[in-house]
Amino acid sequence: MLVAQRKDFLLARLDRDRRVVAKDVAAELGVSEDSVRRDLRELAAAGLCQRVYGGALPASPAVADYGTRRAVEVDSKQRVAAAAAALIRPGSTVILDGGTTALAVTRALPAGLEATIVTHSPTVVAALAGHPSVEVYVLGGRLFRHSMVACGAAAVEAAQVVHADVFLLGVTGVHPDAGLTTGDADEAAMKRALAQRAADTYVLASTEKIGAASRFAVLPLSAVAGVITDASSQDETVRRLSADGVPVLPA
Amino acid sequence: MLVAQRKDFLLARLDRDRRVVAKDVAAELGVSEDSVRRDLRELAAAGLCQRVYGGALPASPAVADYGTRRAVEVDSKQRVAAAAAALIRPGSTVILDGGTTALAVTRALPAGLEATIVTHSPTVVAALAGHPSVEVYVLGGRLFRHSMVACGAAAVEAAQVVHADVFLLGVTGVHPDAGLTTGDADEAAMKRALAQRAADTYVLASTEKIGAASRFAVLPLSAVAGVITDASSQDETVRRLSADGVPVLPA
DNA sequence: AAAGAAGAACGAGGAGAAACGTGCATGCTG
DNA sequence: CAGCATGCACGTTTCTCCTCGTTCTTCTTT
Repeated sequence: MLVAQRKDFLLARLDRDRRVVAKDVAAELGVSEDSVRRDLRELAAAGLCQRVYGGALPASPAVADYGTRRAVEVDSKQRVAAAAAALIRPGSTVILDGGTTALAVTRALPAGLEATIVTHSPTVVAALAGHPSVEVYVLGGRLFRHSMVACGAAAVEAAQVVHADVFLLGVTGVHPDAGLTTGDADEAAMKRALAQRAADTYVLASTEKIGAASRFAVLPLSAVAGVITDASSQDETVRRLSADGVPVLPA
Repeated sequence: MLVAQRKDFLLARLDRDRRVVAKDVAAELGVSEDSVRRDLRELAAAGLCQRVYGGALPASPAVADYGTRRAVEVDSKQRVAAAAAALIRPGSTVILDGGTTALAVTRALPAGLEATIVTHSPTVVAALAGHPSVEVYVLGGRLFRHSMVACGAAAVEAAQVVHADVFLLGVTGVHPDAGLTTGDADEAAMKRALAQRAADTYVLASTEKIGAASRFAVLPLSAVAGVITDASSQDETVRRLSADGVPVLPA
């Protein structure tokens, strides 16, 4: 069996079962678990699946999924979120993206922080209800259920009135060549518009994002003030980012 | 069963049942209660749920708030919400106000309803996540934490682009003389702006609202197409409303 | 209504098993 | 022979379950 063939098989299985268990597939295909793991690792690096302990899950949540919530790489996201929250100075204005990692940032905010947070994610808004000292500004527009954020022309327009100090950007992929990528074209446009409205853009990049690439480009890496990640500084991708002059902020 | 998958399962259960009992899930999945507790602990740490003795509840404080407030007149609100939901025709565009009764309307929507819902309440948006067939449009603006809705000049302006068939209006008081009232001036202005953008405005009036009056006027009763209430038609206030020519729709 | 006892749930810590990534040797292909 | 995919061995990390002592809830007793 050829490598590419085996990877196709894995992706087909992910589509069908919404999960893959390395051990089972190895037995089924008559190859070692090592090979399966290697394949899954490479597929994950390409953004085609999410690697988890024991196997892999589809890259994008299932159709009828629970909004933006996904229970993968939970503590990695937490570390990144904590580092991002530490960037927020009292009194500053911050644009907060949608997505699980951004949601984790709301959790990591110090109690009593006085700041203004602008977001296009109703989920983030709901999470900020617990921070009475934070002023919240919602960007409206058509709701993209896939990721539970407001997108589209109206949302982009609404964003034009904002002047923020920092934009905390969530993406699906951070790749030395492909730059910052995400799975939806409209979302990418929205993120781009938000990046223009902030002095500095920082990328929230939990480990599974590092080295991955999705279908739609958001921004080149040169456009951001830093990539916040808890991936090891020894990581191949992280080294390439640093070599290319992209500031990497360890979480 | 993969770890990440199990966590996803827990989140799905939280969405479906609004709670999770550690012991039950452990039995259902065939793992130890320890493992379930550990998962819940981690999810809670990531802000994806709220840990309580015996299990977990959904994360959003807004929802938790809803949980505490809904104890008031829960049946009444549900009946009113059901009657309001029945007013929504497939294919129509509806503006849905904020507040607990409006939230109850989202729960009363028939599954698979194809309609467009416009709202300025992130909480309502979050609740609509479970209705994939409904198109959602969010009105942005400054967030009023008191009632968790977007208000202010920007929100009023954003509302100007909407043309809806029905506006389901929530108020704190429905009084024969004082008309429709609410507790906040900006909220009142927002509600007024929304009423102008819909062909018909219906008032969501659970029993405790009938005969009550708050500090700020929203609209005169003559401006609405109907008051939806489950208060008895023998009720003094209801009789006066009817006598004044206000259509009262029994829930 | 307050106090106390019984039971359930809890977090911490440890042992064992499973999965992991890496380095290296093997074998196939061009 | 060069290049690459593969499988094995190894040390490491992660997960699960179990035990133990603590905390919380509830029921009973006063």
